[in-house]
Amino acid sequence: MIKCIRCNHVHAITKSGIVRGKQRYYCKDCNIYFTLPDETMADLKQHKKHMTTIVDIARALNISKSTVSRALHEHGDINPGTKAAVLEMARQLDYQPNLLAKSLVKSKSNTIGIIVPEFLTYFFPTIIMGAQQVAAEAGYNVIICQSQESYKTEVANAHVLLANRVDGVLISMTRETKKFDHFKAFEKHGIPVVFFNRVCDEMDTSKVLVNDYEGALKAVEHLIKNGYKNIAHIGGPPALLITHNRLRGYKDALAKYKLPFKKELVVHCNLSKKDAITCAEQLLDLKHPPDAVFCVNDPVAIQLMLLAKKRKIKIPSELGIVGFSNEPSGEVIEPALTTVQQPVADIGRSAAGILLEAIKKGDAYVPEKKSLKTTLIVRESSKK
Amino acid sequence: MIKCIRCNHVHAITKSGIVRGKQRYYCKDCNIYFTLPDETMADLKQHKKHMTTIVDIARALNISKSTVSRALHEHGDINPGTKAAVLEMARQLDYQPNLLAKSLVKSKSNTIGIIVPEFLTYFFPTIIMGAQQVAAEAGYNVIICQSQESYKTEVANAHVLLANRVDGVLISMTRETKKFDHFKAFEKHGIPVVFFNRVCDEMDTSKVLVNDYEGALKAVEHLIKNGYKNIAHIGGPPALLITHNRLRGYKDALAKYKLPFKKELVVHCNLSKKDAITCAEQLLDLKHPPDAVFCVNDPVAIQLMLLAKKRKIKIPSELGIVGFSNEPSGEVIEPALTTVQQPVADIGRSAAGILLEAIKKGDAYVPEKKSLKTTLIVRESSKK
DNA sequence: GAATCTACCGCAAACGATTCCGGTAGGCAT
DNA sequence: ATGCCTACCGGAATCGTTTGCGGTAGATTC
Repeated sequence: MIKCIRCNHVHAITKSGIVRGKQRYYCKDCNIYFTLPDETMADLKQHKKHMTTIVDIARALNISKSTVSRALHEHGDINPGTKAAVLEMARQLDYQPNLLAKSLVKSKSNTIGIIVPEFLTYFFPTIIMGAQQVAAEAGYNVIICQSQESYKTEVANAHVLLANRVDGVLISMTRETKKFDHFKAFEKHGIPVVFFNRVCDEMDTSKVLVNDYEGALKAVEHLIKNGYKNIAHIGGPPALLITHNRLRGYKDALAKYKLPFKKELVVHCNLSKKDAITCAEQLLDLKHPPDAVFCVNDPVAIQLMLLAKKRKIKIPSELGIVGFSNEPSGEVIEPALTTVQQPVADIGRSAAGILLEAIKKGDAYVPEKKSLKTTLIVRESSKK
Repeated sequence: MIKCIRCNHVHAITKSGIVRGKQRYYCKDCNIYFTLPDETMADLKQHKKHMTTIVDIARALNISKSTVSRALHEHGDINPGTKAAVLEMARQLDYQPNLLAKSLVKSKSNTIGIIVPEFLTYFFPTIIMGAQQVAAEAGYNVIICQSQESYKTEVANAHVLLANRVDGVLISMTRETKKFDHFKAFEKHGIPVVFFNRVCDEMDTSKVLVNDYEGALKAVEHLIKNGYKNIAHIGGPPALLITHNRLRGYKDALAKYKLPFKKELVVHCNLSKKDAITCAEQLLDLKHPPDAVFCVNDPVAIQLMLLAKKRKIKIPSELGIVGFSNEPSGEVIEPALTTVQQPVADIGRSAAGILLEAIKKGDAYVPEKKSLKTTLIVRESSKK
């Protein structure tokens, strides 16, 4: 028989529907509704792997949790004795603070987010690892997001980071990003943003990039000084800023030495291996083929080199080649590839450093633009 | 004059010390202590960049936050009308759920941790990126830790992950890890662990590794079949499992074809560039130098190749070379390097997949050992 | 000896969710 | 008209912290 949970009587009980699969009862005397508690989960509790909290410590020492909290931090209002006791008990109980709870009350997650377009090349992973190192040293975690060069995913990524309440964000945009509301949302909530590599001109935030222009200028200048006269350029996709900057460096170097700029000597490559070969063929098939090529990056330069070798074109005597990015392959190919080295991991480190600074300074922070220097690494592929 | 905050009288007030920099008062009539609230922070509140919460939505619609929560999820007890209204208001107010709060109450952070020894080579970053992709697809974030090949940092890493209440962990141990309490702590709290690459035999958890033995066997067998008879091996540091497995493959291949195992033909390299050169010299300086070398990885193979070329030793006719890991450089060096390809990103993907499965299954999960296959990529460096 | 001060400590309110439990209005059957 | 049922909603506890504020015992001062 069902007894009322309040008056313990039986006579006034009627059924009153089923709620969430459980029979509910009604006691007319007490005018209350109730369901019977099920006992089946008592043993579940036993099995639960409990992590010790400050309450556990407090109970063990018979003090309040506030005191425990104070003992665990730098706080004046604490007796050295109790502090020691708490610390010892924390050690004994193997206490690990719940950073989630801490983040919640402090409104600070000690986490930064990173949005990058892809992981295909070694480029972005290297940047991320650089950023991660700096972040870790400062006690920050990192959440990584890939936009896959898609605007929609990028917006979704931004939401994820917002939902995780990151303290700051590092961004390298997709090629197709033209609207920036999802980035501005960060600013609106006072979350600092640092762009790197693929920066957003429309936003007044910190930016880190390598001096592509200067690197390209140095590269082409080097070719010119080595006696090459008909210098071509395999550029990147037009949508990218690096493409423009490196192209500009190429043009300015020609102009500086009064060499003519010939439109047919510039081709654009989408950076895929296949397209790189196509571009290389296009240049070598010209009626007046170039005697040197400055390539937007090393993989493209290497494809060009392989093609030239296949066609028995002598490098560097008949064709000088300079790449960009200093990938390991360039070092072992023959002849070794002259290239422009960009400090990839430094991009990540710098960006993370600036971001952490911004987080620390809060509203007082003033955006900063950093341009990292490139170095020309001269090897055999460009010595006529 | 100071008025009591309760009785508003002035006569019974006396000073009573200074607490946290503020003057405290005592009212004899009411027998209470009090400090004066400072007004200076009223404007601070205005400036705060508030993110909308379910309470904001509830207030806007004049309903309770329970209802909002129900509307935002799959829950039966909700009127379709109110649900729509909540969803619309959430959109208008640009609501982003606070995952920290959610994690706290659900005791589930939707985050997995990864501990790796280093980021120096492309190896671990690639694995991490593979794992990250799988995790992201399942809505999980990833916290990355570097142990820097140090046991102490590894222990610290484990604490960080524990403190962040990760739902699972991916681990590749340091060379010097001999005690495993910091790993067992995860198990104790029911947090699943998957080892990869550098696994811990002492723990009964899932493990993912590549079949180094089989890869090495195939590589050396290939050399033998190509007519090489005096095959050497540059191995890795003795502390690593891969070193043993690859060495074992080397030995077994020799045995299989009844070739003698010569002790002087095996040298161990710590994998640094410098030591690789030393090892290469050691082999080439032998009275009876080998006619082929199976190297523990590609970078070592390449150093050997460069040295051989410097000494005018013809590859592959006088010296056959096989590497391990298929790095990009091997493809462009001349002659192109024969190598054993290991599915690096797959290690990360597999490990993450298994881990997510373990998280989902909870206690019902049974540890699983996965051995990923290698592929021999035959290029010119081994064709006698 | 009374007033005041100092050094600690505890209470309780946040933080932003989820979720159990009970309450209530209106519909339907008796 | 009475009772029961369903559909829906609100209250309140909970997760593990931090922290402002008030309280108290003992020391110090006048």
